[in-house]
Amino acid sequence: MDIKKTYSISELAKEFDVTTRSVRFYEDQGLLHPTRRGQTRIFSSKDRVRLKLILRGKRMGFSLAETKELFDLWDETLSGNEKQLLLMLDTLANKRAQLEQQKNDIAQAEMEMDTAEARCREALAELQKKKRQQTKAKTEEPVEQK
Amino acid sequence: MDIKKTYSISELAKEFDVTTRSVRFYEDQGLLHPTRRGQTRIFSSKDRVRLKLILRGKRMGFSLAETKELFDLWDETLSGNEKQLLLMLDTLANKRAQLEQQKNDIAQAEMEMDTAEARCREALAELQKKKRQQTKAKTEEPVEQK
DNA sequence: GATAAAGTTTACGTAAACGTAAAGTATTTT
DNA sequence: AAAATACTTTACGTTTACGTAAACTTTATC
Repeated sequence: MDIKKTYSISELAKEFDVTTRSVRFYEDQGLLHPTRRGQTRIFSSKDRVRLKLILRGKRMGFSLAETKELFDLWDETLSGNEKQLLLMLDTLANKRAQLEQQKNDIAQAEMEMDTAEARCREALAELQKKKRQQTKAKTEEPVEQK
Repeated sequence: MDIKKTYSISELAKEFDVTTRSVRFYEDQGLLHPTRRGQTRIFSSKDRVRLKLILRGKRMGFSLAETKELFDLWDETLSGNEKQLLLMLDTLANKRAQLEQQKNDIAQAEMEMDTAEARCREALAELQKKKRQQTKAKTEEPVEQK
């Protein structure tokens, strides 16, 4: 039960901060299926959800083709065909493995960023110490040049 | 202290399952810096580590340009310039935020895959039930046609 | 009724990340 | 020495995911 039932292309584009060009491209690639009033596209809340999924997929490094494959598989499971259901389960398992790999990668990266950050802070602390010593030297003997 | 000190292009390519073309491309883009013996590339273990980081970056959805930026920034921090150090810390903070977003995305995706999988299994269970009923009907009255 | 605003199609252009082929060099093996 | 193997450079081709411009229609506004 979404707030609204239909959306114009620019409404969607604005909401998700993409260009209308991108939205049309996603339709072209078979990821969105707006109806038409005349020649104008009318997007349903299902399309809106899918757009959200497309963009999240992109952030996770999924290609449009991969996302489309998931969409299509999911649609076909609704037909209740056993073979399709099994195929969907298999695909889901694969995606899960992929996400596991990504989680490992991220955890590794975070650890390395921790040590990198620590070294930066150490180096900065060193610089600060030197600065303080210089300042100290100046305030203790400010008359020397005179 | 890695096992070996230097690597040929095909050794690296084989180890990380990429083409030599890719490795050369990464050098071309300034991500790797092999030395030369004649005109042949000789990769150090530092290059090897970087190749590993490049590939992990790709799995996390990083572009080569992004990865290169991190490499370059890190190299410059070693010069101990304060401005560079602060810039590095800032960049690290941004990357962290990016990874947080990805973790959220992955968690969301996993939840949705859970419910998708559950629905598939339900649908399959339904199919199995129907099958069993058909089988039952046949075994109980196998003589009917006679 | 003119004009602006939002929509459309068509089509060429572009950046990223390689693939692929051609043609040559250097070394090693038979 | 001939052939196979591994490396090189040069350069054009390809896919993905759009950007950008041109030319046109429909709807809303002054």
